[in-house]
Amino acid sequence: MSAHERPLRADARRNRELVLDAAGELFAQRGDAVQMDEIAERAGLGVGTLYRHFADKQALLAAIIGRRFEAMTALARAADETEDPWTAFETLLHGYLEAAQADAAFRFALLGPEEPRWSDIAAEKTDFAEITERVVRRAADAGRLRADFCAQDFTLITRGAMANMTGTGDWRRYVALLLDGIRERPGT
Amino acid sequence: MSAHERPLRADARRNRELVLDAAGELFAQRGDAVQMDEIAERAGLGVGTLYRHFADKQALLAAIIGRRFEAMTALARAADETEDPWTAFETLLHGYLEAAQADAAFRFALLGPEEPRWSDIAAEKTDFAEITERVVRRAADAGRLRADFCAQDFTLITRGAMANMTGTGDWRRYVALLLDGIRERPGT
DNA sequence: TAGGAACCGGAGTTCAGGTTCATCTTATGG
DNA sequence: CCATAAGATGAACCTGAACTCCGGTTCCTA
Repeated sequence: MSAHERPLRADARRNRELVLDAAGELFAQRGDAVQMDEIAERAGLGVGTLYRHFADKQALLAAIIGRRFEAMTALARAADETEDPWTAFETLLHGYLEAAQADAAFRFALLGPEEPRWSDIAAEKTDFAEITERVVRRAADAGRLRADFCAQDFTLITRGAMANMTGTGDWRRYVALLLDGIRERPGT
Repeated sequence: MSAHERPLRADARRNRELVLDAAGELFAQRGDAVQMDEIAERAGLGVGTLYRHFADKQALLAAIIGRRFEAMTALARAADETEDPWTAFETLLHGYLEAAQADAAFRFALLGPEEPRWSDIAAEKTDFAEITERVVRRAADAGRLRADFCAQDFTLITRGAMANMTGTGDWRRYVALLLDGIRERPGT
């Protein structure tokens, strides 16, 4: 826990990366149903090595999800730099969902019963929430989103979409339906 | 498997019901995370008795979910008897979601990775799909739903809503947003 | 380049939870 | 009221998957 630990030995650093990569790929494919032995094998290491780097399966999973949240934050930041508020919003939403589709572990984590744990971790380590809030606000202020739309609603939408990524349903259609409900309409 | 089995002994029939009730309540509260021993205790029986009536945990869970689907079918049938097509649709949607909120096992089953198993079982044993299809069609034909709305979309909506029932999000707001996207609008 | 700390491997341990089965109990038909 | 088959019981068993542990290996520094 001391702040100044000597840097990892070269092989340890390399192996840590191998573990992260293997776990990332397997978790993304099949959620937390993958076994530690499988991850070790895919990484070309022994299980013991996994446990040298991560206290337990949860910790490894948390590291992977943390990574994904960092990527999501980069995404949000990029979207926020887009000129047009509506484009920014759409870019963020689609980028987020596209990434979520490719990562089962992320989806299961956010949909599972022990949320809000993950969101809290994300909030501690990244600015995802703040940036998203800004993007949403910009779109609402510009009159492109219904006036009462808020960041919470972004979560509602993404959760709903992710729930439709398992199975046969067409989540893009679902998002399209939703967008029709949240876009500001001149006619009303 | 023969069609003519002698009726269950009185105590057996009673116990079967006790098991179903206990399992129904516990599964509804906590999904399939409950243990067989817990169910047995709640029912005031030994585990062995559960296994006399149901081959394994899956079978018991299937029985419970089957029950729920029967209730859902009754709901749909009632809604279909409503005069106004839009009221019928709304009644079905809300009834379904209200019931889903009270039953975690049902939600997890329909959201989990091994869907479409459950829907198939439901289709074999009930008319839920057909009736829902009719209700949806009526609302669409009456011009109260956007013309391209189909029964599949009903599934998309319910899955999305159910995904927002775990955690802190407000799924009713979510449904409201969606309805705005789905309703036929004179203005367009 | 030698000493030793850090690291690795993977067979073996542990444990939780589903499932069984030998034994006891009870409903039911005669 | 008995005989007996159906039913109930729960301690013991089994399985699978997370985790440990220590002998062997590798990197690093002086």
